[in-house]
Amino acid sequence: MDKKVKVRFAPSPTGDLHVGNIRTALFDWAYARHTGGTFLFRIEDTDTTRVTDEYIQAAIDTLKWLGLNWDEGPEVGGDNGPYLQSQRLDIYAEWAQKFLDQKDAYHCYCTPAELEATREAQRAANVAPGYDGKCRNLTAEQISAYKAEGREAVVRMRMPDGSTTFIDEIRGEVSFDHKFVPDFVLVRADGSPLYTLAVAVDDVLMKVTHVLRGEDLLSSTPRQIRVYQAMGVKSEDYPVFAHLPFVMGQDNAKLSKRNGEVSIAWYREQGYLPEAICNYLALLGWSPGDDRENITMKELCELFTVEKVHSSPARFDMKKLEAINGDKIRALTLDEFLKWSLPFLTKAGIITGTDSEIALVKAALPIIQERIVKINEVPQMLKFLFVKDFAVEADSVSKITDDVSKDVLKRSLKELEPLTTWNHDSIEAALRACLIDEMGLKPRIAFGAVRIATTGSTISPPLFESMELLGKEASLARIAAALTL
RNA sequence: GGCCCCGUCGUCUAGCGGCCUAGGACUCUGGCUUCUCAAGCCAGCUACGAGGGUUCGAAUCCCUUCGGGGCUACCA
Repeated sequence: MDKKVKVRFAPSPTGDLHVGNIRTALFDWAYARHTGGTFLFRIEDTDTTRVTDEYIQAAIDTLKWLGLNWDEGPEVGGDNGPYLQSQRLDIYAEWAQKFLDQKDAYHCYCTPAELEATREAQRAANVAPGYDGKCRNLTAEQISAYKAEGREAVVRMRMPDGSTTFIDEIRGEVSFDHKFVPDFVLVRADGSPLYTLAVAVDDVLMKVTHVLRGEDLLSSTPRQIRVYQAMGVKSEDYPVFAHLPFVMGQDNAKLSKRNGEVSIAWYREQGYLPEAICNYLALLGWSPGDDRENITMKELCELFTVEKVHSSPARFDMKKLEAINGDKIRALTLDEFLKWSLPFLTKAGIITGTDSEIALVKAALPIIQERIVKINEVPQMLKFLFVKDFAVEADSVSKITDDVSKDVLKRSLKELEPLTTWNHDSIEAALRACLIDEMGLKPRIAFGAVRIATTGSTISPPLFESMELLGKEASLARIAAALTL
């Protein structure tokens, strides 16, 4: 098979895209990039009761934010559009009519209530549930009788006897006996198409060569193949199927709001980097085969193959995502780190965005880069440099009101005041000389008091660097103020 | 219930008949380093679901069983 690979990601945006969807999108994208093929993005919005324009737009934005760029699809266009199924209704109607003409499909006049009743009976009788084929061979009289009753018909695909066998690239040969694949509906009574029709028609028309999707769709594959057959597609032209394992929640339940946040928008707000999310998600159900874990998007494209994809489901682990996010943050250049941090700082009201503020942020970023795991920790870390009405944290006040602390602060003030050069080296030299050498205090005791006085907290970035950034005037003022507590 | 998929440390995984007294990563625990917090380094804990085969030899192959999941819609 030497035709060019075309992979598609075709979500049905009935809500915000979640980590499971994104993992699928990531694998689709990585496979397309790995093979030098095309990545097609299609919106499956045939279920108009559940899909909204907002969710569609959110899906587009999420993919863009993650850097999963597509070659064909919404906004970028392509030769096989439109890429919203709601804009392709006439195409599906045409094919449905063709199937009807070919007798591959037929009108079914059964009402939902009747179908429900037969299902109930089947279940009670302990036989495989499914459409019983009642309307398969209706006579003209029966049809007009139903119509006279005012019944609306759906279009149902005729599933011939036999079985469907296909090779799943991840699971191997999979076979379904048609006894368990009942005739299925292609078109609703209102004339709108169903997934089973639209997905197959589009994959053929859009010349998709590889279908990498969630394993929940595994058992719908025989139906999809049935549509290919009715369309006259030769079996050698069927796309290759690969059903990806699920991404599960902390317990073994499916991912949901209940266990861990699932919406990508949430991760974005929390300060996770797209590259970290993709890196972590790539490790869920796939591995490069060696011990490498921290990989770039570029490396993922180079390394990704379907053969290395697992067949078993993976549990989502927030802790590991955080660890990877921390690694990615540490790997950021200063300018990148600044770019990611600024929005969080302004949103938190720490800075307004003036040049001098940004310059100070940029100077301070290096000392916190290895201390945070998520970008949303930046405001809290740098807050002490910008607050107008500085105050020591309530919990820490009592730690600097004892005699030893008072001495430390008094002495520090005295030693620091005459300093003409204000940088972390001069500050450290001065403080060490008086507090450690002369007073004989333990560094953690002595510097701890100064830390609380100047940064307001027992936890802060490195003390001397922090004081350098704070400036001499503010540092001394804070120490003096602490003495009055 | 039926059909289908899946089953290695707590979690993600390496492993594709001998290199496995099962390796790596995250988490956790202890230690080193240290101005706090981190980062870094070192050490430790913990796994082939169970039972049968096949084989000189099985985490790797086969069967059964148990467990988990998906589907069973005029959802996708």
